[in-house]
Amino acid sequence: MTGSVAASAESLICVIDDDAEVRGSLESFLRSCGYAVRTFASPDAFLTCDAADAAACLVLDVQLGDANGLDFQEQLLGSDSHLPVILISGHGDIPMTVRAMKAGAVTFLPKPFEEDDMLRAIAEAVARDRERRAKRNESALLRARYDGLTGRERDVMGLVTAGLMNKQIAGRLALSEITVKIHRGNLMRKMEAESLADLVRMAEALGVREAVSRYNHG
Amino acid sequence: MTGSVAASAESLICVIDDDAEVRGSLESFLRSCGYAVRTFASPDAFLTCDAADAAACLVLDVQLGDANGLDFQEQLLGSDSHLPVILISGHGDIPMTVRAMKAGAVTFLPKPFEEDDMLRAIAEAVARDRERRAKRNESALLRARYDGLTGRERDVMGLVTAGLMNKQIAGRLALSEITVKIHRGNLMRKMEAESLADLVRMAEALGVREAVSRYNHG
DNA sequence: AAAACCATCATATCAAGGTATGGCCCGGTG
DNA sequence: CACCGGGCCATACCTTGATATGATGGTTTT
Repeated sequence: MTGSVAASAESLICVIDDDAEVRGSLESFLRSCGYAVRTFASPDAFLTCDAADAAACLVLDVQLGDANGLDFQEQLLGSDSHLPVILISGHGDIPMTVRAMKAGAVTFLPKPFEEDDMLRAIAEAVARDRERRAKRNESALLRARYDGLTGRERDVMGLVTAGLMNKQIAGRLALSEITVKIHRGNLMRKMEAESLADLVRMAEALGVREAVSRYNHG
Repeated sequence: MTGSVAASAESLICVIDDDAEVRGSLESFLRSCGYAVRTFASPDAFLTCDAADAAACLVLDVQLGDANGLDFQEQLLGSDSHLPVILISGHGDIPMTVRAMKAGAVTFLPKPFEEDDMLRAIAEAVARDRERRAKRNESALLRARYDGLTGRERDVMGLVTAGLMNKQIAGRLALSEITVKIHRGNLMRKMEAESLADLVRMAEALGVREAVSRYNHG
């Protein structure tokens, strides 16, 4: 497990701003509110360090000298992470705001911002982060179990969760019914599914349901 | 069925703006682009008329004299509809944009806007509308079937999709197993589920799974 | 009052699923 | 080489589920 850093007591807020003064004041303010804070002058500095995994949210300036905060936000979106992002800008405008929000930003704050506004935004971002981590943990567990299946077991799982009977699965895979039953039993055990309903929900979450045409169920 | 108006060839764009000139120019422009258009001077006029159901998207001004476009947008969100909304404003700012986007707006365009920008926004809104209608139809079908179930059938469905065996369900509901089987058969037929996997997915979509503690499966 | 519907249960039969035991073939690894 | 694990199959036994037929009692609607 890589990202099992405790987000327990203090949430880690990461700040990227090229203005040292902004970094300093944000850092002291957020610390005084009980958050853990790390600041960076550039996206690269943030990515290089190991904080990205532990971060609960990212406060990101748009104008970063050579880099662009909006581009970086979209880049983050492109990777899996979905780290909650709060954008701040001294020269923001409406199209910029639209773009940021479409990319999933928590909010967009013009500089200078009210401390209360920032605090509210942080609170929402931290809440989103909790959601995100819960989802990720659950799905990582499932994925780990699924990866532990053999190829045949995956085949059978796809068809079982599509609603086919063992007999039909056997036909599809050119197997005997008893073999299907064995694979089925094994995959239920490996996936830790207590019932078929469980397994269907797991398959749904994993996106591994087989598309089954209505014309060859038999 | 109420909302089975064909959104086939021409998508209906509704415009709410208190400025008659804006209404006129938007209407002629959008018509020239092949859209059906209806314009309104106030939210009330829009709601009163029957167009709300047929509309593919709504172009909504923020400053409406006595009314507020953002409030109205949130009011729409509060009702079920989720009609895609494009906000336009002559005096927009960043917090307003954030609020609109958080409420699910397709975009926020400052007035005056480029025709191309509006066209892109409309295209996205129409695409969202298609999604929305598809989802709604599907879920309305499901809901209609579910509403056709008797109380007992709903009970059984909740427990079946939670993964309990007929025997356990019988215990829970203080029934004989054979009665459970009858309800089960009836509900499978009424829900038009071809397999248990089907039914589980339907229950998932309907949000009717019973929460089953691990300590009383038997 | 009759009809329609819901809910309940029984008996009986058949199909499907679950599990155990045992065996065979193959490919990769210590 | 011997061993292990994946994949395959069989027989056997038991449980679970599906369905039909038949029956009783209640409520609501016509």
